[in-house]
Amino acid sequence: MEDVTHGSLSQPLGRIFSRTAKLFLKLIHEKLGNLDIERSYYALILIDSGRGLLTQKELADYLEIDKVSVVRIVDYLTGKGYVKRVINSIDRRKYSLTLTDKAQEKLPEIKAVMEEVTIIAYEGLTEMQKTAFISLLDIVKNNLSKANNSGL
Amino acid sequence: MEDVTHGSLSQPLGRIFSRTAKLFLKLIHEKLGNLDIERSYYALILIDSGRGLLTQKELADYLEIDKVSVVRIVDYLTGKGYVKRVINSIDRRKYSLTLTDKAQEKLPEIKAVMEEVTIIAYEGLTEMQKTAFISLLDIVKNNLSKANNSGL
DNA sequence: ATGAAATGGTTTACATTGTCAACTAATTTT
DNA sequence: AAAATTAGTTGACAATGTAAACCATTTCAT
Repeated sequence: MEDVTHGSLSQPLGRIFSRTAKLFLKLIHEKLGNLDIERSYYALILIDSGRGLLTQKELADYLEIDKVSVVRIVDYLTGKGYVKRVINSIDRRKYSLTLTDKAQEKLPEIKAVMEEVTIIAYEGLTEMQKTAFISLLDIVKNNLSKANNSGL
Repeated sequence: MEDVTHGSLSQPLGRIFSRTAKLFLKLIHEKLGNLDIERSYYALILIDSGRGLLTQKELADYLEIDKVSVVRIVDYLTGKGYVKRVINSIDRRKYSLTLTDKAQEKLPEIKAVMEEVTIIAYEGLTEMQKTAFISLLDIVKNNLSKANNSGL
């Protein structure tokens, strides 16, 4: 049959992005196979950066996901003993999310693997190309983001 | 709290990719809101390009997805009256996928919207930047693809 | 030519993810 | 104080990924 792909890269952009995302996440998951959690690594990093002050709402904003999904992530991470919900004494609707000691222990490895996989992704690119790619990707994402909102 | 994102773009690559993919697909879906299908647009295009010869296995390869998912997609598209399974007379295990007249009618619009959204995504980029971005994205994808396979 | 292995496709099952609606409790607005 | 908003939870449903078991057909090895 005709070569519908016209080379390796004329799949629609959306497909390439989602495929690449999956490859990225799969590689991280693989390299962290020794851990007893299999997802929500980046949520852990954000919670750590929050220094015990991050709420679920804020986590949802950072991750650009729904609050329902955040509940599930936090349930998962608390179930695995990585995160604790601490009621915010000032606003008692909120939780302050904090990492357990166990999570603190594993965090360096998680961060290292994420950096490692990022380096793998950029292999063969010069520093300039890498910078260019990041800024172009940012533009593309913002273009799509704007178009989505304005279309409402 | 500390700015854990260090600017708009230091979320992990995987997250940016998957988020951008979602924005892309959502926009396409929105612009094709008048159709009676809500997904699998690209599968239709591939089936069309196959000129009545594409099998489910080949579709799975092009889409880089599992054959089970292909069954679901083809079930969906035949259910909506867009695709027909025609038994391949040479190898009777296979189906040749063909578009119905209805699908042929709608195809131009689908293609146009996909191009339109791609143009939106690249808005503000010079032709050179666009070319650079596509080739860098290809490199990144291949890097991750290789790393995944070699890690087995 | 026959039995074994491989291939194309289907079905069932289960986990994850996104989304929506309804809800509680607490806080802010007026 | 009542009304509206906010943070978080719960339940439900659809979409998607993945794995295993299975049929029918075809190809391979002897």
